[in-house]
Amino acid sequence: MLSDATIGRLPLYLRELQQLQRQGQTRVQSGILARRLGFTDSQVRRDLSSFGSLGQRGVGYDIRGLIATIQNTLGSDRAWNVILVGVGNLGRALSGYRGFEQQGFRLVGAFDIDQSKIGMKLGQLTIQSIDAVDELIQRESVELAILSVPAAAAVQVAQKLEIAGIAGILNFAPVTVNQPRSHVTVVNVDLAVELQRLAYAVLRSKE
Amino acid sequence: MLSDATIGRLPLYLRELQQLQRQGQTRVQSGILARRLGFTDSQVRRDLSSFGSLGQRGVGYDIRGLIATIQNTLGSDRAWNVILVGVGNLGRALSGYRGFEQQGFRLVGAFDIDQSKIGMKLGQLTIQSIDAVDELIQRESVELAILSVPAAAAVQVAQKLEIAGIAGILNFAPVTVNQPRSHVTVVNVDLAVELQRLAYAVLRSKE
DNA sequence: TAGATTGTTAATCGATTAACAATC
DNA sequence: TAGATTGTTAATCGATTAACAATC
Repeated sequence: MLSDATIGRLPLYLRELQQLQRQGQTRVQSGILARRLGFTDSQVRRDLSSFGSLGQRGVGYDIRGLIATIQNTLGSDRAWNVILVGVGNLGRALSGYRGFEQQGFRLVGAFDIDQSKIGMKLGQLTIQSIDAVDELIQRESVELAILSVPAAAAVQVAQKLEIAGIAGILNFAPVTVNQPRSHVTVVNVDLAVELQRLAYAVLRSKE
Repeated sequence: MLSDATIGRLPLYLRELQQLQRQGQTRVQSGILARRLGFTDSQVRRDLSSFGSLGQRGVGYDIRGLIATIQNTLGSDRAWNVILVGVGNLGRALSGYRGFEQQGFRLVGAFDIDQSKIGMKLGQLTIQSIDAVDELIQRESVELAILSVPAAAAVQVAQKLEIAGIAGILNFAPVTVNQPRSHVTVVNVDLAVELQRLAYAVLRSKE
């Protein structure tokens, strides 16, 4: 019922709606959301109409209702337990990233292979050995992992997480960690890839 | 000639090809690349055929030639000067990210508003006041900026960068920084959005 | 009522895929 | 030659858009 393309945009609608709500707004129109996100108003209406009739003709959409519906769809209305695997520079930065907990993601563990890091504090958490990851995943019903280990270790660690029963991996390593017959869902964020996409777009815009 | 969808995949082909090359391979087939990236072999051939005939029927593609062609297309065969704007936790991690310079991106400046950070070292660089950004952009012909300032400051800083003549922004702030009639190209990486997309996918896979 | 904006249609546009002739 | 794999076609699938009747 919701297309893949629509789903990809839902978190962005949610973000803008929450921002409007913080600014004290209670209603919004498709054209406003479209302008803020760089979409067409047609697309916004089509996306939002996937949920049924949430708007009022001549008036617009109730922000509170929209937020509730999108959060419910995305699963952002509940808490998710998340672990961090790989406490390098990037991992450390991600562990302190405010945006995660604001959207219901709770960091409940941090893991590394490096013996010298184990036992050190990372915010409220104590960095544990990667060998202890199975136990925590089971005990805390952890469903999501943020993977920020070096590329060379990523595939192996991802396999370990899968065996331990993780359901989803946000992968920052610049390698494909999905295994062919795997049940784990993976979303990849490759920072160098994004910068290359930007460079290409800049190159083209100059022609 | 190259579709948007193809362009989005080029950096991923490049990444896998470089990895295969490091492993000593000189040739690759569409099916191999497809399996490694989770695409269909049909899609790989269609994407690569956009460049003309680079493969040999019955044999496959020459890795070196493919890399050269893709790098040339993406502009990865030349150096890009990049500045970092916003030296918080995330900015610091990004400044040390190896993947950037490996793909031809050279960090030539780091900027912040926080007076207490100005003058401090960040690797080889000295953190400068955001007020000095115009001068460096001009002097070093900086085309790309990595923007990792707090959401509340992002739009304003992005405008400043635009006026200073930056061509592209890799935006990590969870807000839309594109201005309607702007000439700046923006690629957004919203970490919370990616985690929400993952959570949604996990939710659906359990049904 | 008059003005505004949604929800939805129908057309268009773009991307993916299976299949296979071409050819190494 | 026989086997393998590309390049390309044609069909299908999915996403976007303009337009406007419905309706607040």
